[in-house]
Amino acid sequence: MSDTFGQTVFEAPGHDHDACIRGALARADALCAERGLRLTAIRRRVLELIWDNHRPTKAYDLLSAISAERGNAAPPTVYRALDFLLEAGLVHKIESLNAFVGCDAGHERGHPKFLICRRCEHVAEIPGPAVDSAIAREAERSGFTVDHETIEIGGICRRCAAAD
Amino acid sequence: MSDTFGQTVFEAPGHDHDACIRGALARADALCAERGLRLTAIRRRVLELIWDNHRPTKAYDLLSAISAERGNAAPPTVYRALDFLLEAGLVHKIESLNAFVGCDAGHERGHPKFLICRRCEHVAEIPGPAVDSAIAREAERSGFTVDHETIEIGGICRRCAAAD
DNA sequence: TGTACAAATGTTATATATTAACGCAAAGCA
DNA sequence: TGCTTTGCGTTAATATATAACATTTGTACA
Repeated sequence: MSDTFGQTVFEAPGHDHDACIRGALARADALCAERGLRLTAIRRRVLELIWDNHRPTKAYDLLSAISAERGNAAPPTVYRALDFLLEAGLVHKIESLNAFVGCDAGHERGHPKFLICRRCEHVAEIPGPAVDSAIAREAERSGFTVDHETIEIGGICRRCAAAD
Repeated sequence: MSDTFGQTVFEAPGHDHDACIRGALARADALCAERGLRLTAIRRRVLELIWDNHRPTKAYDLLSAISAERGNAAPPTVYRALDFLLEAGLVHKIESLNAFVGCDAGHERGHPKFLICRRCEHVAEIPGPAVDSAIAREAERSGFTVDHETIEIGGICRRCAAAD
């Protein structure tokens, strides 16, 4: 039970979420500039809405928000923005929830892997290559070539467990 | 590259699929008898349709089939059967495909983990506890208590790779 | 600077996936 | 037999996602 356990995989209790959002948008701006991608107003706003909190965001909630702001907006408006953001690696889809979270790059060059608290609904990415390695070994045993991983672990985060 | 690699995680090339289906249904009958669950005609037929091949089956494809056979059948008919089968552990849902596969019990008492070939679309379960262990270790590092895992690995199976 | 092409967005419609609610019928049990 | 639970039929609604085509915006280049 040492205190060195429990890194900031989930965000720290009093973390500055405004800074968190600003950072994510700044990273998105930089990445798009670097790759010649166009982070248009809609795309940027969708990304910002997704980063509004650390819970997965539903496409139709994005649609409501965008629609309220602009007067118009139909499903394709949102889904196209999401396609772009997914393609650019700026957001991830949580398949088991049909919802989207901002990419915090915790996975670095591996496949994203999520811890999802069913109490507070916050999502965190599992960093490091350990899980990927285990999967790669198992896949190799049956001659399977991995090119995509959907890894979504549900449970209870430390904070929610402590709150009991 | 030894020949001892490559167990029958994916079904063998010439496997007797009729026997495969019969086995799955027999296991389902036994399990339901043992637990006092009622494998009704609809439920059994849905299970049989899912086992028709090793590809994930969509709910509406089941609906079409059932509907053609019985004349009637609405979405709840199929979804209720699926709920029962999922609950009983006889089938799994592939979240990334919104589709269902028969449980081959390859995971034994762990969480199911899938290899999904994007060429032939066959699905196999990864047996053994190695991946679960790696996940458990990573989760523990952040004080996360795991109670559910969605693990769906996409790629190319040995047979499809060999067919190039 | 204008034009031409590509990319992005608007718009309408539809496809696909899932659940809610209610009533009837059959199965299991006292 | 009557009661209760479970399963099923049916209608409707909600949730998620894409197709197809029109219009606009951005960008490059003559």
